[in-house]
Amino acid sequence: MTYWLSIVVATPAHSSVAGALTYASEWPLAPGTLVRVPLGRREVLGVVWEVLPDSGDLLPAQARAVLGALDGLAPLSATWRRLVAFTASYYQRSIGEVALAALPPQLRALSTVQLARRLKRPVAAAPDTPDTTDLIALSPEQERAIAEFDADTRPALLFGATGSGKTEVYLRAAASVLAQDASAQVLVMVPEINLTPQLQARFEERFAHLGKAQVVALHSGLTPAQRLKSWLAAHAGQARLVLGTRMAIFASLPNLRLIVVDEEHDPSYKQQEGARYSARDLAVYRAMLESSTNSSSSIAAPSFSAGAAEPAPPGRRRSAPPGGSEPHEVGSVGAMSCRVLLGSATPSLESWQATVAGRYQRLTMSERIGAADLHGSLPTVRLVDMNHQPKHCTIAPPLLDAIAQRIARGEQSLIFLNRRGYAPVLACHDCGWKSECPHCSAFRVFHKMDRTLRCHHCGFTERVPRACPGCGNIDIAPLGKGTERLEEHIAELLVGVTRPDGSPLHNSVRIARIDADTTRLKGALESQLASVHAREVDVLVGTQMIAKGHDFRHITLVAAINPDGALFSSDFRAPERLFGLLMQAAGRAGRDAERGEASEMWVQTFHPQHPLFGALKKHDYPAFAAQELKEREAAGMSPFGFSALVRAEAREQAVAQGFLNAAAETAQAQQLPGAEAVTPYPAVPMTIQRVANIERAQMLVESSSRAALQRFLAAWQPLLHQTRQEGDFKGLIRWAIDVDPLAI
DNA sequence: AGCACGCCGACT
DNA sequence: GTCGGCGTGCTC
Repeated sequence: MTYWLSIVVATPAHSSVAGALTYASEWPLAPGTLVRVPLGRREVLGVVWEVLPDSGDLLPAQARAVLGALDGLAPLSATWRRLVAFTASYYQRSIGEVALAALPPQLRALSTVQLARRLKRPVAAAPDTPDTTDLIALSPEQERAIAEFDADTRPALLFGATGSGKTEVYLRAAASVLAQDASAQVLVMVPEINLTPQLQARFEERFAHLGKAQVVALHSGLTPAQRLKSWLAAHAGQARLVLGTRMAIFASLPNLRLIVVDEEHDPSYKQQEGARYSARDLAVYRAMLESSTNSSSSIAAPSFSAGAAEPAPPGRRRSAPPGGSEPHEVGSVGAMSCRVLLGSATPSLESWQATVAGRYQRLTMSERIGAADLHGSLPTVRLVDMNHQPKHCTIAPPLLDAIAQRIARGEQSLIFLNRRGYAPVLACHDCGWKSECPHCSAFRVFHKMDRTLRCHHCGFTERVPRACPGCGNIDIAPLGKGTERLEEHIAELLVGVTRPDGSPLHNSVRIARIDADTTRLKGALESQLASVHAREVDVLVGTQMIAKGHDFRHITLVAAINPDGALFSSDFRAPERLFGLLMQAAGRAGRDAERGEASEMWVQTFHPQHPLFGALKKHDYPAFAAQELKEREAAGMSPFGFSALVRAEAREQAVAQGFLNAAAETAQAQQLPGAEAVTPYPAVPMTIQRVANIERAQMLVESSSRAALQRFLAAWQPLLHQTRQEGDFKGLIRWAIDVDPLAI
């Protein structure tokens, strides 16, 4: 007997085979089964999505036969498929693209024979050894946070100051879930695994009693084989705790009971290519899906992209759509709940607003562990009004003085500048030549280390010319300062300052720099951090990468040299990011409680009256959030309004814009569903208009209704495709929709 | 997206 | 004379 199956394969949403494809099979394979199918002259991996009653509008002869099932693997659960279907629909991609991208790449390459061998390999199921962890006593705030978390069912936002012990709360929440149910699984998400080795170590140590196979990592830094191994362990239910980056939100976890999202405000949770999903938003959605009692309802896959189904917005709880039941499901054993715990010292305004509105539970921990009182332990914030400092000085004299004092006392300072390289531009004073990148609309950055001009956008690198390429003048000079030059500059300024303990010969100030250039080599970051910890460094200069996650015990001064750019940026999220960064940076200072009192955070600014700095001075995130949310509400921006960007790339800027405008006009003319509540703006060049000789344009689409925006985008997608095919847009390379973009 | 087929420039 | 550029077209 022949069965008809709709199977999803990796095809983009705007191709002519965007939906699921119909294949013939001798066996009635269950939805979720991984199969190998022929596609064109290739053989690809697919996921069975539905069992069809007949071959539909396809002639039976046109359907090709399934080549085989990966039958060592249990089918992917209905919940997993619903997560994938929702993601595809919400972010305007095809189900196949999302589904296949969510699977480990090795799985796509593996033959059935190899896979069978893999699956047979006995998993070192080390029996649980008793949990002998010596637990430290919790602070009253931690106790209360855990008690409140246990007493609620909403998504929770743990709003905890740096050093208040958020990690311990995650650990306890995870431990409690794992102890209650011997099959329960926990997913812990972190922004970037290499920046949080301390967190990873703490989880591994705490759950060491589970045995190695039960605590696995899932991120892009793993080798393909390791990634497959972790994925299989999670899928089989053997892994009890999965620690991963944003990709881990799609891990197959049949008994998922808790999702932790650490540093939930971090922009790296938003995927920036392919399906541009927010792993944080999907975590909230997934927890809701996993909690639904009838988690085995089926999905009407093909109709999804046509806008028939209206997905619930992430971050808004709503009951799952009803559906029939399916046999052979992994982990669909009746009513189970799955909680989600987001954590941050400076939450995203989206999550914060959700707690204000009561959709999320807010858990507050404001005290630093071991600190007597709040303000005694947080560094004093000093604003330096650069209007009253010598013109063109990089480091104000009072700040320099404060740094020198720390050095004399044998303490460390940390100086931030979000610009790597020596100078952002190299220029000729005679003819006005500047180090523009020939391929991008950006300047190439002068790197003194290797005497190169490097484009940070396309990577184009050349040796620094001896003389001005424009006029031959020898006198070409760097403009502005990057970390490299700052390091040099500080060294000059601090000549003569001595440490208390140095011998006369080795007494000069020791300056280190940490940025993407000094940490390129594997292990370089670790060794540099180690030398800071070992107090072999007096002044540490670096980009924002040093603000994240590292505990520096002996740093008592943190300074931001030039943060003003973000205050008046066209990117509406820039102030939020700046505030988060400065708070995080401030948290680097004085984590050593004894020195807490003397710790200082210096901020150089031309706008000391800006409310952002006022809130920073008081370490008052809620005040900052209230202020910022008021502005966002007035402007109808996220989280009060919703937006999407359509980006187009072409040889010519006019073509990219022309395409977007033409597609918008067609949408207006056709009165697309949702259009009455949606505002499309004219296409504009992107901030960096040209990268690697490709012109980029974007069109903003706004709505006060997420549902209307969703309906509109779903109906617009085929029109965009059609516009491209029918219109005259020679040189148009590609286009893509970014829903809930981070920056506009 | 892959991977074809299909027509025009600089090399073995 | 070919190798190879990327422009269109197709995949159940």
